[in-house]
Amino acid sequence: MTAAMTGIADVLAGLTLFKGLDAKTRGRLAGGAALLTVPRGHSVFREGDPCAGLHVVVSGQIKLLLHAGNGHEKVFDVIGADASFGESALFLDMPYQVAAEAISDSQLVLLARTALFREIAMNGDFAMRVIRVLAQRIRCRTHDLKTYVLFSGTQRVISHLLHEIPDETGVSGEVEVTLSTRKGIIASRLNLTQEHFSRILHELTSAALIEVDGQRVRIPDVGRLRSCVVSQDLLTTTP
Amino acid sequence: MTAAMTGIADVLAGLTLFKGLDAKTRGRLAGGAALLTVPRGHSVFREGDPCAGLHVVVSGQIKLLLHAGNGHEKVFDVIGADASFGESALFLDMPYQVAAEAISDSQLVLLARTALFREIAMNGDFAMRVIRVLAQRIRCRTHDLKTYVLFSGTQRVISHLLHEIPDETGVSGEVEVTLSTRKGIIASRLNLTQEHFSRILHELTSAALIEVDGQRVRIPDVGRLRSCVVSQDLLTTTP
DNA sequence: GGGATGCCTTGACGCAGATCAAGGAATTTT
DNA sequence: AAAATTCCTTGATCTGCGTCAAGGCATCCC
Repeated sequence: MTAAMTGIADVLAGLTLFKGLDAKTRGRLAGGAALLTVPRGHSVFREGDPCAGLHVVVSGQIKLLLHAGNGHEKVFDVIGADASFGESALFLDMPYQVAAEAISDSQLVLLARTALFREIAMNGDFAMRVIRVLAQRIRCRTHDLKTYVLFSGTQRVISHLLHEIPDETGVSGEVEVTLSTRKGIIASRLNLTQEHFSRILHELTSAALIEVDGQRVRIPDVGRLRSCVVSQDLLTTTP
Repeated sequence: MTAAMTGIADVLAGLTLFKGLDAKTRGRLAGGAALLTVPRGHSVFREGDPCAGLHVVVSGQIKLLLHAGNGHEKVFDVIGADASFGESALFLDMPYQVAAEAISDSQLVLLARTALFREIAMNGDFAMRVIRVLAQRIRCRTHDLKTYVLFSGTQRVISHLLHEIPDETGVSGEVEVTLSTRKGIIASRLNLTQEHFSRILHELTSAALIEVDGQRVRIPDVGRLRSCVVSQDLLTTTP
């Protein structure tokens, strides 16, 4: 085992997908794995590229994006530290469906397909971990789809703000969240134009549901905001 | 092994997910599995229900749906024979995100969670099959999301018509497809109202791109239709 | 400091697609 | 075969959101 590989094995130990596996297993996975440094704005892969292996984010942020007809891009998902992306291409051995690009300077691990497949076949516990990651991804996509189909722009923004609250469940009263990335990117993720997103924040501010200061958003009453996701009429119907 | 279980094991042998597994493995999975008969219009489970196991469609059609605020419903996906649904709830042990209801009289197998988990842990080959099913599901959801975000209603309809062609790739010239289900359901799946869907079919007919007769749609020139997905202006720009 | 560049806001306007309403066609039920 | 549903179509109207255009504020770089 080389020094570089030991380094990678250590990095793996810090990622949820590999945490708690025994060192030997991690060593096997580290074989053929590479540590990538991707500067802000650089591409990781493009739509249609063949799949090289499994990318896992160690630090930084990666956006998955689609190219719209007009040359614009639509942000599809933002992947933060400890999460992986490109799984479906990997396991089906098909080209990537989306492109990936670093939003901020990022470090990634790229795990070789063969090492992963071998481990899954040999190690039932690891296979279950992978299955759970995939199931989680399906949940997210389904949730997004739900959100696009059932919610208005305003509802999507509120829903997103609530998701930005760390440990959202059970929180109520006053909270301040910091938007995880630039507003333009969030807008695109929510399938809104930057302009419309801006207007919605303005509208929520007028309704005294939030206060915006750059990246910081104060929510004076989480409960009240939450109730607006269900029936957004609360905005206008002010008795 | 009881007679009923033998019956189920035989049914499993006909499903892609289990085909080619040895009989002993199928016997193990059949233990604790049940064969369900669900008449048209009846519910399989509702959003928020706890997950009972893995549902696989043997025959018939199941729609996954969401309830919109106004009491209407949005069809999220239509599951045909040989496909499974509700995997993410199963593997994450969380409540269902969507409801499931039979569009036509259907037969399902419900596989017990424990038997499945045991098999995955013991059997690397089977684990990989499950992983591929999940990866496939991610692909579909991603594709739908792409379609909603990047395509206009007309493009979504065309794209759907092309997908209805059996063995689509490489086909060109004249084809006739039969819509897989009622138009209202297809409309909803494409995130369109029935009215708008109807108008789009009319518009495509006017452009001589298709001919509609009830559930049958004739496509005189698949290539021409396909080129409209990319730039739908071909509809109006008739020189 | 002063341009240049990237990001966000605000305003005016237009359009794709929803909604409401009413009628026709096809199935199922009796 | 008539009645009742369910499903589909067509028309008129409304609206959420996108597009285009012009500025405001930062931050970066010479």
